[in-house]
Amino acid sequence: MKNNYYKFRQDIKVNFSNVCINDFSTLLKENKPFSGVVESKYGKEYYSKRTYIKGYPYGLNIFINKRQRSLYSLDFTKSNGYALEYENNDRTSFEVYDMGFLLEKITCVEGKIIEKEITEIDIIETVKEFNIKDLLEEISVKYEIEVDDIDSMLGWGLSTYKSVKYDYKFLKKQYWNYYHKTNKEMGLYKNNDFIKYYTEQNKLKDQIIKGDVLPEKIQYVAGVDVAYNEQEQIMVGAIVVLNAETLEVVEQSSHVMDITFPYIPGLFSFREVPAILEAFKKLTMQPDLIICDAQGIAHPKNVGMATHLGIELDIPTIGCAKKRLVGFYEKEKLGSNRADTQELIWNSETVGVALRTQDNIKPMFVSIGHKISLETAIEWVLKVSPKYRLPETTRQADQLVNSILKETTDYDFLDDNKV
DNA sequence: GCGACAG
DNA sequence: ATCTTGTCGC
Repeated sequence: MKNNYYKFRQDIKVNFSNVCINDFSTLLKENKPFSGVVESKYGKEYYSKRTYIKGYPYGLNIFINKRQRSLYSLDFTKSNGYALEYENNDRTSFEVYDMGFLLEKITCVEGKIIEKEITEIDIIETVKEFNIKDLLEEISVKYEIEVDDIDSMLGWGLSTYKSVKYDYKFLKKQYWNYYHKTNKEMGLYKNNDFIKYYTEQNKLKDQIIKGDVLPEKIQYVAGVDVAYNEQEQIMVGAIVVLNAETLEVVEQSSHVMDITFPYIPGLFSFREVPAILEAFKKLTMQPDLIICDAQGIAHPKNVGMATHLGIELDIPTIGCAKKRLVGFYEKEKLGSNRADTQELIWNSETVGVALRTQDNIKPMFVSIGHKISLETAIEWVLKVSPKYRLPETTRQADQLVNSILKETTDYDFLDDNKV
């Protein structure tokens, strides 16, 4: 087990010199624009500390819960905020500072605000374009954190940019490119290492059966899913079998194992299939059909995860993914009602469809996996998605893996003795 | 050369 | 996939 992942988080040096303020959130809501530092503890669930300027989260955010510690910065550079709480007879005062300025002063008597001063400051300037590599360097120096370690924190720090008017998609894209570039440089993506998997895909491709080879009556439909704990390098694979008529869970099984393969678009099945196969072995019954939360033949080599799994188990499978991997469809022509479809074309072939499983809901991407026709696949996806965008099979499998992952996580960041 | 890229 | 606060609309 790798330890260095958390270590730097415990040693983080942050410029906050604030006095702890508990339950500041009510104050925050009533007195916008609020500027200052909020520190919150919700029982033993989580702990967080974050700077606000004029009601916007800004600067540093530290977050700790049982499963992880994280630190991110909304502008990556400037943050030196703190707040003071002091008592004078029956009066309680809060003084809030950031970057050396008094931003806000609030005086309360018995919990009621009797005085409020807000310093007018300009909205923080935002930088729209920058080189992400330079940025990482800058954070690394400033907070004495290794560039490699910052990487993992940025993963979701970037998503909070939308709250401070950044072009979040642009940043996310930049981050993604940076991430894969470094992985390549680190030798993680050496093509040579993966040639054998690409050739294996060629063999799998020849075995795909594209028509209906189904039992006369499909009694049991299964869903599969995998969840990850990157920190512990563990993954949980699960399979949940449902009654095809009632959609009630009939049987479920799971398997916890080490992560052995990185996520690479195109080689996704080699990451997830092993865990699912192990879970499958523990079943006492055999499902007639499996619906995967991934692509089937709508894949650069026509061997998405659903197809790979179907061939491996020799069971009919459907690929039902939330996002497109390859192929194009005519977006404007796709109707907005349940069961509306548009063909997904890739290399002049129809590899699947964009299918709405509910009215006015983003489409799912359905493709055949193995031993089934596209028409039958669409029928079944609609049948198992009576209420929600995602098939009931996927939802059940998703729930199962996540609950098991929680049970499996045995450390507790909120309890110093356990870490 | 760069962008896109299932979970 | 993974992490979560706050806001808004039906």
